[in-house]
Amino acid sequence: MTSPDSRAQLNKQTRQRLVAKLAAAGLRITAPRLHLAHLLFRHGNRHVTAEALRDEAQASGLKVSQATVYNTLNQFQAAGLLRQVQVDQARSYFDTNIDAHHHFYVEDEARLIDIAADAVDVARLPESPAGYDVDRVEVIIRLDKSEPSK
Amino acid sequence: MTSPDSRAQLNKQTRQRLVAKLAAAGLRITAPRLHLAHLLFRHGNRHVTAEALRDEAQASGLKVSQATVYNTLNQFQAAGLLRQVQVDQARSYFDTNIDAHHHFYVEDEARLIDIAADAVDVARLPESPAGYDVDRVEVIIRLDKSEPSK
DNA sequence: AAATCGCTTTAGAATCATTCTAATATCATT
DNA sequence: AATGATATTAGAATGATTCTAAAGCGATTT
Repeated sequence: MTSPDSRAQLNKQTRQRLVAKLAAAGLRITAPRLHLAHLLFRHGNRHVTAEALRDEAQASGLKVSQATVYNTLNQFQAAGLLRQVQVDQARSYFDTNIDAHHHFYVEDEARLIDIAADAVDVARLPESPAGYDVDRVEVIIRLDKSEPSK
Repeated sequence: MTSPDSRAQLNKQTRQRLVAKLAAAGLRITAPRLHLAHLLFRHGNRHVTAEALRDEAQASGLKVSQATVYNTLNQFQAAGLLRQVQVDQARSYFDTNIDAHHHFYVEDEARLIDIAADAVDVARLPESPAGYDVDRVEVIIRLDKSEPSK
């Protein structure tokens, strides 16, 4: 038989990129992390829940426990590879876009849409209370389906 | 014995005000609702969690189940008397300030601070995706404790 | 390449906020 | 006071997330 490559669609080049990314973040290279990183980062920016990532991992042939999915998402976030977005008390979203930017949120569909940072001007921020610094400024625009008939 | 008034610190006047408020919102007048409304609305604007409100109710002598606290908060919110604020995936906050405004959030202390709507300019909002309308625009400024020594 | 040590992964249990259930109590109206 | 509709309740159920402690794997030293 040839090389046992069924477990991932990772060519050497993308694998190298991911290894570098994890290493730069100070994370050890493990098979689950590489695989999940590949799912997360292969195609542009995305918003993912732990459950969705788990399903995707299973579908792509990776046997990974839900605990590992949570651990990995939390570690990636702590390492700055992901950002957590809190728009719904029921579920956490992880955003692969770590640059400053904002969000539309469609509550009815539990769907997030990125807004480029420069598409919104937030001017004249109030001063922070004494003893506190601004960590970041989030703008969330909550959307409803339009009802033209009404 | 005199009137059994121990269950609430509600004089006739405040009671009348609350009855009117609930009636205007289309809610039936019940003892738990009046009592919880009194706790929520007696002193300016506040941010409260279901658990905190329950504790406060108990402390003030109201025997009320956690389910009723949740029901009441949800009904008050549906009726427009409260607004739910989602800044922390662990817990929901209910805000008695229902006017348009924004928030500081101190993650370390799980504490919300109001920002008046006119203290922030959000200009040049991007257009909503086709088929959707803006429900509301939230600005959340996440704060960290400053560390001047570092 | 084998031994070692520390970090990872795992299955399953535990936790915690919130919602549900269906039984009882209370409210407004007759 | 009787009725019917809505509220409240205790406790169970749910669902996301975290914890536990045992087994596995990765990097480093021999």
